[in-house]
Amino acid sequence: MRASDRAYSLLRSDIVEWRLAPGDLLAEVEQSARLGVSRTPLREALSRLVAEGLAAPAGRGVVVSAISLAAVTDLFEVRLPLECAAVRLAAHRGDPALFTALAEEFAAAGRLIEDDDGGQDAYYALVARLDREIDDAARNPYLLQAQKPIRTHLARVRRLARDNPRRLLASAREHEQIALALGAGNAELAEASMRVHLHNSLQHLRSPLPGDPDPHHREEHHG
Amino acid sequence: MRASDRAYSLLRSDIVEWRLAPGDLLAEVEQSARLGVSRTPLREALSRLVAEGLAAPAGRGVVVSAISLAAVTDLFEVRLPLECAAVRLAAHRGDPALFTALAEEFAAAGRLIEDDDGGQDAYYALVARLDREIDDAARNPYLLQAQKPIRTHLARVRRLARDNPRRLLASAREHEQIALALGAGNAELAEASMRVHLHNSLQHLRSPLPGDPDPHHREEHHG
DNA sequence: CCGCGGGGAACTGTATACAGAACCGCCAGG
DNA sequence: CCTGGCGGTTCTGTATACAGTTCCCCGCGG
Repeated sequence: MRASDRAYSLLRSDIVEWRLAPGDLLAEVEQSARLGVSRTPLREALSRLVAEGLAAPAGRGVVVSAISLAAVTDLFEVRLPLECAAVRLAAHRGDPALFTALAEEFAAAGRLIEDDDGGQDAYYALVARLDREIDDAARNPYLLQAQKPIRTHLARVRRLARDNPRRLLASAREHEQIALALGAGNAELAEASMRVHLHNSLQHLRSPLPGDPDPHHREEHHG
Repeated sequence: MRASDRAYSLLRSDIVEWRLAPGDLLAEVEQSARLGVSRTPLREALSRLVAEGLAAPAGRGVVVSAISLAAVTDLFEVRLPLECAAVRLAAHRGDPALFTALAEEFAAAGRLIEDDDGGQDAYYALVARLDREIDDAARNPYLLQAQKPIRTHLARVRRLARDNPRRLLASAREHEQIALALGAGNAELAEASMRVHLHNSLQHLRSPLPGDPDPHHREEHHG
């Protein structure tokens, strides 16, 4: 693997998983030393991050781009039409049997969620599989290109809101409904199900947790 | 201006305006010599082009990415929901007076189009102004980020289909209708007008040349 | 005549050296 | 005490040197 790829992957995960906070300066010499690569491949990694929106030029050098729960609304304003378009296309072009099988998996996903922590990862993997199958079925590279940055940013804010089993169970039912509609080749129903799911997802993300109303805005000084 | 910016701009326009054809190899030494920059900034320009989808890695090095009229349908499948979302947001958040003024300019745009070739450029500039105002009014950076690559690819295929005055006049009326709806703050009507416009645009792009890759050929068999 | 292997050339990937520019802090003046 | 200019320092932007790899071409053998 190329050094620039390693640098990109490491920096990307550092940003998405909040080890690097918004506003943190990504200095070339510092990061290249930390990641064990030279400045040239690190610069390529940085330009990729900037193109993706995870970093932004700020004066001299680039910083981790700002994001907050306030941006979630903006993100969903774009995500909604894109995902709806995706499921409409998938309903017309996809293989119904495939989605029917996925729907059954979602119907049985309650066991995964109520499991201990390992099961939740399995559920997230299931969701990712459905997303991938929708992408494949939609068969439109430009749609993918448009969705990719949106999903990246969403992965970033999702870390702010801890999913609880209650929400995950509801999410599983919503995904099951989407998969069922796709299995039936019903584009209208698939889009409606997606709208329901995205509405509930957004509402869940925006509802602050009691006792921790502003988790993304705390400023901790390193000791 | 930085050397990497110059290299990026030059390569980008070379690709969009078909001076570099799909499949052409973008060799680092060759291009850096041609553009008068060193390999380091040229590499940054190349990675930006790859991120944008205008170039793609191919074996050793990168090549100009393939595109064709077949891709227009895919592009519009993504463009339609994005532009509809944009005008809906703009109708709610934008300044009505601004769009009303633009609508009047479109109503008077017939003179521009029937002018000799210089006027057509002025008309294209007017369209670009409306796009910009919609972007500003939508006030959503992620929507912009999703639309940018789509518009880039569209600019590339648009060069395949030469607009004729007849289509431009119809286009002006459609844009006027969109601007009017935005001036009235009518999101539903704005979206409907946008759908009409995109439908006609797609139909125009797909109609003229099933097997006529050379834009210099006349296609006036219909009179 | 065709296939295969080796050598060479050229290209990419990486590291590093150098120059220009921006930021920070200090000092002097009001 | 505040402010403005100035110098030092450090960083980015760029160029270039070097190494590894891959591709191509030529020659040799079947």
